[in-house]
Amino acid sequence: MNDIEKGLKETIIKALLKAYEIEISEDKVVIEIPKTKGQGDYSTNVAMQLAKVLHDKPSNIASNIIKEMDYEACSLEKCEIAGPGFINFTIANSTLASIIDVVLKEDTKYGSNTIGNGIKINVEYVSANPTGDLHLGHARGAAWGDSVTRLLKASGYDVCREFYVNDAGNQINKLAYSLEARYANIFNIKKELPEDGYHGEDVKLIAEEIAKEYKDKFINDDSEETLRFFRTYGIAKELEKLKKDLRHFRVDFDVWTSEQTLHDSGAVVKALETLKDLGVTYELDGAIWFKSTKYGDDKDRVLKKSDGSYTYLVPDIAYHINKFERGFSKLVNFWGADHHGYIPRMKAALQALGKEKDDLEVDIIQMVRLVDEGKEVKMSKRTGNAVTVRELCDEVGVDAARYFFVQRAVDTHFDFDLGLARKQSNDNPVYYAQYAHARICSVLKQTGEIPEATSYELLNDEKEIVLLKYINEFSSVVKDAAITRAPHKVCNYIQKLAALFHSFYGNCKVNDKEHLELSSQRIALLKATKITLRNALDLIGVEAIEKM
RNA sequence: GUCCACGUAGCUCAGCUGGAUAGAGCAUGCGCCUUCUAAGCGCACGGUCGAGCGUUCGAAUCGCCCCGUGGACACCA
Repeated sequence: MNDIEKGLKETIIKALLKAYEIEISEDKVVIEIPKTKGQGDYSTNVAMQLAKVLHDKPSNIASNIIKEMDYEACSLEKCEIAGPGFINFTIANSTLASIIDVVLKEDTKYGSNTIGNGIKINVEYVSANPTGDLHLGHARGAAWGDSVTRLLKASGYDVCREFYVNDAGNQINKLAYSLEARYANIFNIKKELPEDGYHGEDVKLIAEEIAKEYKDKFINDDSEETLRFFRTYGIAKELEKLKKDLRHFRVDFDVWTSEQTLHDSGAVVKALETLKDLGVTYELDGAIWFKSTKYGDDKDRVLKKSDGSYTYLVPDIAYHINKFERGFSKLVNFWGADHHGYIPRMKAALQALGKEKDDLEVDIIQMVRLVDEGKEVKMSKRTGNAVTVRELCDEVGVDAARYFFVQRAVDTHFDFDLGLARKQSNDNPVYYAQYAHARICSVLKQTGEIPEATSYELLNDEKEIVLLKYINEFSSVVKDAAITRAPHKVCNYIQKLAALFHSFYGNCKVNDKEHLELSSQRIALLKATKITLRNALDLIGVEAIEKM
């Protein structure tokens, strides 16, 4: 919420107090920008909302509010009742324009807010197994998760970006056996990959590295020690690759937590003991079960199998306990759609441990289909395997890839249109936004002798007012997008801001030596637009290009 | 079969804590570069918001019930 909306809210609340002697909270008063022209700059539906409580007609309430409104306090120019009981407010243009100075002063900070209040929040995303390349589902999660953390930071949260490394489960043994087989193949020794092993090109490459470095040292050596070597080496290499690809995708993490360390430190054993002590487990058929149904899960879950090994759930619980022990008061996870069934049991475990249901929130990242020329692309042409993040970036660039993934709400299936992302034309929303930024930069380079603006009273053109109003909206958008963890709202904002600028540009000449005063004011407006656009793009990790 | 998500213009999607005449891009058609970047702007065309019922002064938005699509339903991770 910006200062104008805040002022309006406060004034409305005061007016209601005077007229009806009731006190209502700020969040009950909704201020919005009307879609249609001629309905003022801002409007509220508060008169209709209160009709029941006040036992009065909306139109009466509205006119009573208007009567008591302090025009001066919120720079109000005009107030009128419209439709079924809306109150439309018209604000002085000079007040709208005062945002320019705010933006110029706050610069890179413009749009940020403090609702997070320094709360320690942990956001875990991607967490891909270190057993192969990142595919498109991971890319969506990476772009989305990273953008969410940027939004949370901009909203005053103390954010920890976390990647959970599954380096202990069965899949790692599979990786080791796969490596061992590929390694043996290099020395012309026949060895089949395990049935559900990893067939990827990356495993071959790692095997080649081992062969190069250690020659035939591990040939015909099935010892436990050798297997451990393949495990450790494989994980290290795969992880190195993941980190490199993610960094290239502009996705960084503060903490990489290894599952193995949770086993080594005894945290996993302890997690099970804790649940046992709480009396939320029982034994059946030689296995230990967790009474997750007690906390809303649809069936109970096995913790320790009858063969004595743990299910994945135990280390996962240990991991989440570990997160809370590190002092976070809120955990957010982004999981792939195929994991959505695990949410109830994870939440159940945390509730058993005394946490609130919403201390952990899990958002689901829906599937991605790659589409080109209207046809689904299932495999990479180069490798024959699933298309990787690296390949996608090579094909369309990091900016387009990130923008496309963040553009759509994550809870819907998404078709990534390769042809469109590749296009360097106006069909492509990324270029549309970047072009706006570059265009502004170009105009600002040519300002010459035009002096700095001292006021903004000449900014009265329709296009200028709409642009000013929308710049005013930015911090509300950031706040809303952060709270709802919905960076696609930032994309919507970017598209509209870019459109308003382009439209302004088509109508208003900025550098005009015949009208120096107006030019200087328009230059200030452009500077503010540029900052807002750049900050918005930064929130989704897309570069604001100076020239194109 | 049970559970979850989704269904909005020819296509891809916004809008969903209920609000005014449901929005954008693409596609289609027509205009605009001797003027700061035409990767742009303007105009037009395009809708039973999957169907029905309900709650409400008011429903794309909330509830119920169908239909359709996708996903999840392991002593795998």
